[in-house]
Amino acid sequence: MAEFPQALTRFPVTVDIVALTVRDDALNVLLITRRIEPFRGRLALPGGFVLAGEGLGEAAIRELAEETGVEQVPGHLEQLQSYGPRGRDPRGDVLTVAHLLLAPNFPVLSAGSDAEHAAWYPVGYVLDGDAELAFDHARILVDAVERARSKLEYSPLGAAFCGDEFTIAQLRAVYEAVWGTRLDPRNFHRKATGNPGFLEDTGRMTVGDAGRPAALFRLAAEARPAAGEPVRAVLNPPLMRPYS
Amino acid sequence: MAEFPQALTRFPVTVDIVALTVRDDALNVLLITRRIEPFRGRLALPGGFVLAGEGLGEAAIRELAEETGVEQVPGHLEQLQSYGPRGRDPRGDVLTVAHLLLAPNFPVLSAGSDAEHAAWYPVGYVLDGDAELAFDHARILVDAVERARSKLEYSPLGAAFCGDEFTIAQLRAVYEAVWGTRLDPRNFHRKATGNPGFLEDTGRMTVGDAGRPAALFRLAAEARPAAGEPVRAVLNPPLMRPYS
DNA sequence: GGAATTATTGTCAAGATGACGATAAGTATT
DNA sequence: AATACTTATCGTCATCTTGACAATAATTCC
Repeated sequence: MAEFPQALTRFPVTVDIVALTVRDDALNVLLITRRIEPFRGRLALPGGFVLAGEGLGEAAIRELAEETGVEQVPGHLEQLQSYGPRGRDPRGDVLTVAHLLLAPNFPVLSAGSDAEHAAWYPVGYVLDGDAELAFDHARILVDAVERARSKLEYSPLGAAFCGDEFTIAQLRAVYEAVWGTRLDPRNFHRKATGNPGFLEDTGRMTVGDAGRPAALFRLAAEARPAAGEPVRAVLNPPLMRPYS
Repeated sequence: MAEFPQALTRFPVTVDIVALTVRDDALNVLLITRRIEPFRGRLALPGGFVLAGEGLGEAAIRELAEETGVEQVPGHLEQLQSYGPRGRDPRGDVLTVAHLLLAPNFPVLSAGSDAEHAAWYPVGYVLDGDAELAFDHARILVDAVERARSKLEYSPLGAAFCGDEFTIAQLRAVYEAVWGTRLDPRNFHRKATGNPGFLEDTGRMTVGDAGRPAALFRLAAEARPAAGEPVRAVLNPPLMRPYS
């Protein structure tokens, strides 16, 4: 019976989740306030240690549910990148597998005072302001935002920020918030609705809003996550961000 | 002094490297023949355990050097994705951080009979043939090839498969091998040379080959890997593979 | 020297893009 | 109810990009 070599180094492994959403036309990230050392009192990405017999995705979902108090976390989860194990944590070597969640704006339960408090923070405020994140989480956040930006170009996952049904204007607001640019409503409308395999008209319309009612769309069937199946989540042609 | 919790689960962590190159107009992958259980005798990706105090990239480079007998492995190395820790290895939970190397066709030293033998294998043969890879390495290889394919669209890294200087035709052969399609030489030439920040004319020409001599190019300065700096490796406009 | 081979420059129609005008269909205001 | 306002949607047009393919250039091969 084959066994691992005795002298084998083993590492604690964590998952960290960069959960992004769009609130008030700005990109927001879910952060917790750390209640324990190290970095006690600092803002940090939600996450935690991977348990024995757990997969990476499972661990990410479990941690996210635990720290937000939300049972079924909505949105699209994917692996981002791994960092470490060296020089990330003053307690020693730790490998972390960062994940990216693109989610609609879901409410986070305010946990009691003894638990870690999770809340949405504008990404611009977090990165530019003086709210220094714990560990190497600022770097992870930067990588995650860049990944999200390019995901919007090449995949239909911008829709993951919206609910099940959304208007073209809502989708455009997502693109504008994530890319940090303004987009021409007419050209965006043409490209989004004209892209085969991206959107599907529900036939229904918004009611009660100001202005002309808008048609409600959902992700096209081929772009929707199927159970177990890997989504062929490719936008063709891509919706490129303006390059100046 | 903060310490890790006592009950913390620790995992062995490995790096696996999918080293790709183009040989005889076909995409090839570097594989070793395993000399130990489990999967003794099977083909597998090069890789091995991350040692204490080692970073992920360092470990990947060290393993690659050890298993190929090449001191300075050429090409572009980047992290691919992590897999695990559950259900990958009959010996128990192992997390692996897969890496992708895009390299020119470098010769692999044939190791002695007691060491693991590394060699290039055509990807098509490996995935379609009955050479079943060890562990979950077939899946990792599939992911790596897909990553390489899209890298060629959005980044100048196709040049990583060539040497320092290369002709447009050599670069095109890389694209054709990786994408598995034929490309029109004239249109490819126009797009490659017309892309700002991609190629730089060396002023020199090939000699001795059949046909008209070709101009030699190298990666443009802004696309070349600088020491320590992250390369702004983005191709604008992208060189999209034909979509049928 | 002529044939074969490969590189490179053009041409042209079709498709995609960015800027912006015009119209449609609601709500808010008077 | 009429008017103003707001937002959605459709259209136009010049420009850029793309794919298909003709033509020419500069070598080696025979």
